[in-house]
Amino acid sequence: MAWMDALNRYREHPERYVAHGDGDDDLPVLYFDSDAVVLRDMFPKATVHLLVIPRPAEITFRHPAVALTREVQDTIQLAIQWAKNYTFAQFVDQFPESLSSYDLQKFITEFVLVGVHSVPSMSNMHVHVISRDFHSPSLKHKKHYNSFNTAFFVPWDQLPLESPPDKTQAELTIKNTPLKCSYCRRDFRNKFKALKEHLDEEFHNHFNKS
Amino acid sequence: MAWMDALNRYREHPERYVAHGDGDDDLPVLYFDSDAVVLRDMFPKATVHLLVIPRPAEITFRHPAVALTREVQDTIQLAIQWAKNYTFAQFVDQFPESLSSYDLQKFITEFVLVGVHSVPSMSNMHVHVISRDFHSPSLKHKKHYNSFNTAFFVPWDQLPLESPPDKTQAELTIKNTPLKCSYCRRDFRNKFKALKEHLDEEFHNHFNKS
DNA sequence: TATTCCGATAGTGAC
DNA sequence: GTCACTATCGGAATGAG
Ligand SMILES: Nc1ncnc2c1ncn2[C@@H]1O[C@H](COP(=O)(O)O)[C@@H](O)[C@H]1O
Ligand SMILES: Nc1ncnc2c1ncn2[C@@H]1O[C@H](COP(=O)(O)O)[C@@H](O)[C@H]1O
Ligand SMILES: [Zn+2]
Ligand SMILES: [Zn+2]
Repeated sequence: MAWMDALNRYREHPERYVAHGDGDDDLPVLYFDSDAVVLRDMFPKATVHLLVIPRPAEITFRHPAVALTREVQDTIQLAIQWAKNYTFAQFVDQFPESLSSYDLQKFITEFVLVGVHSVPSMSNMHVHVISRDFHSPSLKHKKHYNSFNTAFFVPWDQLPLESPPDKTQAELTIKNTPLKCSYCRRDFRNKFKALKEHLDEEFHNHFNKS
Repeated sequence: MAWMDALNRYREHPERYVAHGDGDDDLPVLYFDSDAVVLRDMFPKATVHLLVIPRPAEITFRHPAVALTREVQDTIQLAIQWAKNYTFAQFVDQFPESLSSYDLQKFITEFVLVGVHSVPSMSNMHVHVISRDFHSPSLKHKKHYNSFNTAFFVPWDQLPLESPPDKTQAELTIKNTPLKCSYCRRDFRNKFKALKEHLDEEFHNHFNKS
């Protein structure tokens, strides 16, 4: 199933996919070293949504929730930090006025999520680094949103888990947890459209270019 | 709720709504006497779909499954028979070649359903007389189809029942019974669109104007 | 808990 | 199980000398 393996090319040959930085290319790789690759998620679920892919073939197909031991985490820590800094830089660039009240640490702590999905779909191990606005046209349904806003999302600091999460239980968590605004926790039950409109309001209240 | 009472005008004043028979009027009443009115269903679920409405005010709001006693049935029997004959005549008129293998009795027995819904929505008591092709643009979802093709439909010959059917049970029957072709019993599970396409094929295999 | 397309299911409003 | 509109939920395909 080829779509599952779409991330592998970036792991094996990141140098072939390096973004030019001229703004109108669609090459995704932003950073790489011998241990990890940082790239733009092709279907970003927020204003900034990056993937950090560990490169070693021996671990790429293991479950991230158990394979991301402290030792493995250490090997990609530089890439993770690069991604977090990049996220902040993107917001500073796009919304300089709104970001004046944040410093790097405060912004990252309060507004950047780092972690993995309980049940990934893509075969190659990857870590999500994503801004918590969830303001994006690619965020299209409840599963997208709840995969980052429920226990389905396993934060970096809680890794590794002792055993891989149960798939059925994880599915129920996604399906049955009511949608809650990531800013104010307001409960939208299963009203995804209403949540989207509210997230749009929240975003424009928090960030603007003027 | 006015929509529930839409049939009442035909019960009270059938003479105001008599079809001209010139083909391009939308007046629905085809026959009436002092006991009953026969009219075209406004949203026909098959090629011919008629309603027979008993006229007495004393029984019009009672549940048809229990109020259509043998005595009441007798009073509208003429109208019922008129509707069955009309259904046959319509098919003979539209598909003379295809109908040559049928006589009136065979056609009515095999291809005309007469009965009531376990849980009617329209307030005024009415009996459905409908051809079993279910080939109509107004047949738009599973509920429409299963309301004539499951135990939700109570045939004329089984009336009256001892007590009104349980609403919840009737709803489950509609929802959970798989869709089966009324001609060949083929099972379409919950695939309504596929059933529609198959019914279209069946119809054109059984009936054509050439 | 990949995307996309399509269709089935469900809630609402109707004066 | 009135209709018509919207939105949510759900399965299937996704490849291709
Ligand atoms: N071809 C692709 N290139 C880059 N990212 C992708 C591609 N296909 C899917 N994705 C993203 O990969 C992520 C996989 O998430 P998951 O497997 O659930 O942890 C999702 O956020 C997708 O948007
Ligand atoms: N205004 C109307 N005039 C004639 N028939 C109608 C009207 N509104 C609904 N119907 C039909 O009345 C029938 C009522 O079905 P039921 O109450 O389920 O037995 C349905 O077949 C509708 O298509
Ligand atoms: Zn909010
Ligand atoms: Zn069939």
